Amino acid sequence: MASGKSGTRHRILEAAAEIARDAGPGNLSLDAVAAKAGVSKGGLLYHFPSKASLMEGVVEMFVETFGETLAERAAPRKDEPNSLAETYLDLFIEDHDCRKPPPSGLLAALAENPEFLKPAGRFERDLLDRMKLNASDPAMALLVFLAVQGVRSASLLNLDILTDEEVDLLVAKLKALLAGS
Amino acid sequence: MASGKSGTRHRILEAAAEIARDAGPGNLSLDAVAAKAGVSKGGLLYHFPSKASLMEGVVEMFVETFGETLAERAAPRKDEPNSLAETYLDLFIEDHDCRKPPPSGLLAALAENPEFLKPAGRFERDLLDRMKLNASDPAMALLVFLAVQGVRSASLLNLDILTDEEVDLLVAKLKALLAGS
DNA sequence: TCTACTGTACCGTCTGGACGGTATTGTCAA
DNA sequence: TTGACAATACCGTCCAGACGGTACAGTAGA
Repeated sequence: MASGKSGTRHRILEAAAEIARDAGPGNLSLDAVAAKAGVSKGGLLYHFPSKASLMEGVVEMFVETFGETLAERAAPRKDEPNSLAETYLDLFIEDHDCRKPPPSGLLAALAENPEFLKPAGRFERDLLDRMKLNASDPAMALLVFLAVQGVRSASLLNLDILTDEEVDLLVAKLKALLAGS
Repeated sequence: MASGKSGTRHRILEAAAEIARDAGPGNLSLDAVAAKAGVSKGGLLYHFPSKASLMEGVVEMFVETFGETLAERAAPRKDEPNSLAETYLDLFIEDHDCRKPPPSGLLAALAENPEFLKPAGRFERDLLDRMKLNASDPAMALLVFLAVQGVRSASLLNLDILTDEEVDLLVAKLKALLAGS
């Protein structure tokens, strides 16, 4: 229950994401994850007693890390209108700029069983609700949320459709629209 | 049964998409597809000599059907500014309204091997280029493209995040912005 | 001594795919 | 008109191998 990170646990999760990205989310096997993480299979099963619990861990990691950084960043301006949408945009640009790998583990979880993604879905839904409440125009919050979702889905699916210039253009346009709403 | 040449083939592709949606893209097996399509495994392998070729077929179907309908619809207004983006939006609403199932087969292809999605990526990239050229404001074309992508990714991932009202709100906002650009 | 592993051996299930067989229809020279 | 052959569209079976998971004995460090 305690989310005390044991180092190895985190390495296993990262390895799972990496394999999902390179070999396809359907080819994620316990053996491969253990090898990539530099852990024996027994060791892997010590931390995650089943493949299902590995997938739960993957989704949990995504929700926690993203949720926490966003909450931290948004806190100081939380009463200012549109601040959540703007922070969301900022965080998105940063992740994009430092070429953070997409959370491919989510796809692996989906590949295993669509149900595993539900906590992530609840998290996103909750985030969208808060963005709408904080926005001067709820439609703009929707737009920001979905446009970012669009870019992220493309990179999640390994379709590098957009150039860096296009991402910059998109963000500039969204910020201008937010400011003018 | 003297079925047309493409009848069985098409049924197999649909069955594959359905299984990918219900059981998860990683659990798509030839046996399951054959059973769902009402075809023996040997029969399946007659049409698609390997699992890889099944996945190619799935991606091909997506690109062709979507590309063709969009081209047909957009043709009559092709010199009018923003017509492509607007047609794209219209097509999106229609698909959404009649609850067309998402192209889950794409995820199955991705689960098998990330390379399989590349043709789809090229198609989307090409579409985006044409939308930008046809738009009075390229940034708006980007926005429309990505917002729609965002909604579709959510339904693709089986996260039914958005309500119908939100989708309507989004489309209305995008149309208003397009008209005013 | 407990925690956090490693390493090896093993089991039942499922999977892709190869293969051989079958029924129907089409083609075409004799 | 017929008989020979070929192509199409499947069916049913079989198998090597990969997979998730179990079991358990061992070990280095705190």
